[in-house]
Amino acid sequence: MSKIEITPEQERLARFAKALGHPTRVAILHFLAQRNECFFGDIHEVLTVAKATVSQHLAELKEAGLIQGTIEPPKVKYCINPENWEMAHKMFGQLFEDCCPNRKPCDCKK
Amino acid sequence: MSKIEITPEQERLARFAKALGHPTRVAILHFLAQRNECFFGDIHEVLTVAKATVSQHLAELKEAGLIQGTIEPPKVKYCINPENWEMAHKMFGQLFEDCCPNRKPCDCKK
DNA sequence: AATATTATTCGTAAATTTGCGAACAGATAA
DNA sequence: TTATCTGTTCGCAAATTTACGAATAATATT
Repeated sequence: MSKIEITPEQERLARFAKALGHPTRVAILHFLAQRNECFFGDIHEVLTVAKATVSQHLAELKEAGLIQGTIEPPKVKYCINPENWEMAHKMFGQLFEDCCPNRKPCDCKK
Repeated sequence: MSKIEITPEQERLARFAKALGHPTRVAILHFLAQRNECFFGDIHEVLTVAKATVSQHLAELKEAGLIQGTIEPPKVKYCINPENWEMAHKMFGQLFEDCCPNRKPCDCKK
């Protein structure tokens, strides 16, 4: 009868994961990682979606804390948010540490 | 003008991430990790959501390949899917390797 | 002042997600 | 057979996500 609480850490992890939960956003992050930093136009240029949609995806990543942007009129420069990305790294690392390690095989089937 | 392709790996990573993108599902995975394996009822018992909703979340995790279930009448036993979890571990590891490493600070602001 | 460039916001539509109670199915127990 | 236990599926509603073109804002250029 004792319920488990969903922790703030779990909320945060889910927030990060949700932002990573779309192929286009994963592609954007890979692109940003290669370039270190670049403008909205550079990102939009290599994707096959409308700029309004790119802008939405970037806003999503920004709200989740995975990237950051600066206005350099008339352009906007984006890059990875290093602090939060490090935090995400640790949190996912912990998750995989909790869920992976030398697990004795269970007999559940697929 | 050269567009980037979204790779199957990016699709797969996003699929995993999407499944991790809800606090309840993260909590379920943590719970499953502690127990190694357990029944639907054990999971439902500790959560504050209706069983139909728990069932949905489990189905989502299963479709993403993160867990697996076996029917043991009249119960259903769930556990982590070790192979896919390992795959997810590697793919997220690669992502953080790509996006984190000793990145020279950019001058984007939050 | 008028125009061009850049990216966000608005308005809208379609699809998906989340959540629940009720109905259901499968197997066991009375 | 009837009842009980377990978990999924159904049907529904509300909220969110995804995507786009058009309109807008902010700045630089002519």
